[in-house]
Amino acid sequence: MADEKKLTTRAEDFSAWYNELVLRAELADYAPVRGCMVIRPNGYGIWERMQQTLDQMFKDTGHKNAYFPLFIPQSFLQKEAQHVEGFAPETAVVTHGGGKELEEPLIVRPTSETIIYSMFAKWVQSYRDLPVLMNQWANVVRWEMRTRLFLRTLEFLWQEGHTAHASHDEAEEETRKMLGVYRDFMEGWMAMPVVTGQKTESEKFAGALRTYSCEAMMQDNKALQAGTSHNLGQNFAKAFDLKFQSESGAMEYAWNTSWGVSTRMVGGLVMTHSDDKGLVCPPRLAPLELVIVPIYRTDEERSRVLEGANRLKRSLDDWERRAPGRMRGENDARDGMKPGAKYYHWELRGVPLRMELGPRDIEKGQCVIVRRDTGEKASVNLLAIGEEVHERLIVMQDDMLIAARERREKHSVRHAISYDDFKSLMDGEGAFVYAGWCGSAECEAKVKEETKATIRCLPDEEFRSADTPTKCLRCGKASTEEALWARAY
RNA sequence: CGAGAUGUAGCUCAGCCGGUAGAGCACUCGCUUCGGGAGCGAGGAGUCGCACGUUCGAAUCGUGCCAUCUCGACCA
Repeated sequence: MADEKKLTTRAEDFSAWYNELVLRAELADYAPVRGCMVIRPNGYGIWERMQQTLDQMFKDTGHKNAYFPLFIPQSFLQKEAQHVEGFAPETAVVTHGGGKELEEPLIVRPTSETIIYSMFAKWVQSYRDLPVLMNQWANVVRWEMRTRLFLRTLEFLWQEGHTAHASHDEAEEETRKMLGVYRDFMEGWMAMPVVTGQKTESEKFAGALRTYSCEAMMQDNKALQAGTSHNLGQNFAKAFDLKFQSESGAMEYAWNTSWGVSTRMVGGLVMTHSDDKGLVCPPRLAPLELVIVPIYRTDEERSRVLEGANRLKRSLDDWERRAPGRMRGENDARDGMKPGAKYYHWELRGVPLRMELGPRDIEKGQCVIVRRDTGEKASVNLLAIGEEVHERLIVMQDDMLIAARERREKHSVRHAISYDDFKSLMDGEGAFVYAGWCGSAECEAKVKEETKATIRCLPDEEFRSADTPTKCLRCGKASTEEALWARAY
C-alpha cells in the first residue's frame, strides 16, 4: 500500500503526525519502561549539536561545568517548603540498596537545586568567592502521569545552570542574561522564534522568587515552554545555609539562579518546522547537512557517477572555508535502491540539502541541489560547489526562522477579544492571545478551567502590543498586566 | 489515577463459527533495474502479551494479570 509509506498529515491528526514522524525518522523509540524512550542516533545527533552549541555559549558567559550526584537525600528536598510541595509528588524514591533497606530514602533528582546549594554552602565563605557560575549536563527523573516522546518522559536529558551571587540585582541580571542566551540559541540555531517573559506566581518554579521563560508556538498553535530561567532569591540559600561574609563584614545569604533547557527542545524543533513528508531540520543543528544521491543506469554510468559523487564529497570535505571534514555530508551510494526511494528516505529524516548527481550532470559539470524546506531545485556548477552549498545552508537557516516567525504572528491575536470568542478560538484552531489580566490568581485559574488555556508569560517589553489592553480577559476589570494566553504542551 | 483502544513475523494487520500459523511490506540470495517509493524467482523469519481455567485439542472460549497507545486530572 502506497498509503503506508505516507505519514498521517498534520491536518488529519497533529498528534499522530508527531508520533509517527519521531518514530519513522528514527529520532526515538519507545523503551521497555513505561514513559521512557530511547533517543536514537538521528535524534541524539540533534541533541549533541544543541549541547555543543549551548555548552560553548555557557562557557563564553563565564560558566564552568561540574557534575553532582543522581541521588539526593530525601531530607534535602524537604528543606525548602515550596520546592518539596512542587516536586515531591513526581519523584522516584530509592528505598533499597545492596539488598538492604536504606536508613534514609534517596530521591532520584527531579532537579538539583538542593544538592548543589548544599555544596555551594561548603565552598563559599566570602564575597570574594562569588559569583559561583556552574552548569551541569545530566539526566533527571520526574514521575509524570502522561508522557510523550521528547515532550514529556519520565527521564529526560537536560542542562541545569546554578549560580550564586552577592546581591539580588546581580542574580536578577544573571537570570535575564541566561534567558537571553536561550533565546539567541532558539532563534539563531533552532530557527524557532520565542516570546520571552515572566511566569505568573502560579506557574513559576517551585522555590523561585521569579521565573522567566521562552515560549514557542508549534504548528498546531499551541505553546511550548522551551526554556526557563529562575531567580531563586535567597530561598535555597536560607534552606541550606549558603552564607558569605560581605565587604562590610556582615554575614549574608547568597542569591541564587538556576536555568535549564532539555531534550524537549528536540520535540519543539520537530513541531516548529516539519511537514507532511517528515522532519525539516535547520542546517545549523542538522547532524547531516547534505546528502549526495548518485543516479545511474548502466554499469559504465555507475562507475562514472560514483566516482563523480566521491569527488564531489571530497571537494566538500576539503572546502577551505570550513575545517577539513567539517561539512557534514554523506554520499548515499547504496546499490539496489532507486534514487526516488532515497529522496523519500532523506526527506523523512530532515536532511537540509539533497544533491542529485547523474550522467547528464557530470557531463555538464553540475549537480542538482534541492532544499528540504521549500523543495526548491537548482542546477549548480561544481566548480564553486563549497561556496554554493554553504550559501544555501545559510539562506535556508534564515528563511526557516522568518517563516516560523510569520506563522506565529499570523496566529497571534493582539486586538480586543471577547471571552466567548476567546473560548471558541481555543477550542478551534488555537492562537497566542495577547490580552489584559487583572492580576488575580482566580481569573487565571478560571480561564484554565474553562478554556484549558493558561498564561504562558507576561511578555517582555518588546513583545507587548502597541495598544496596551485595558481590561482583564475574563472579569473585565482594569488590567494590570498584558498576558500571553494559549494552550500549552 | 479515571475512560477508551490494542497486544499474532522487523512493520501494518488478517485468522476468532476451537482441529498442523497466514498475507502485504521489510529482510537475505540471484538476475534484471535505477533523473521521485522497481520487477521476477528463491529463501529466512512467530514460546499468537503472561498466567490459570474449560476441552481429547485453545491464537480462537472464560477469568485474572501485565504492557503499550490515545483521551482527561498534574507537569520541562
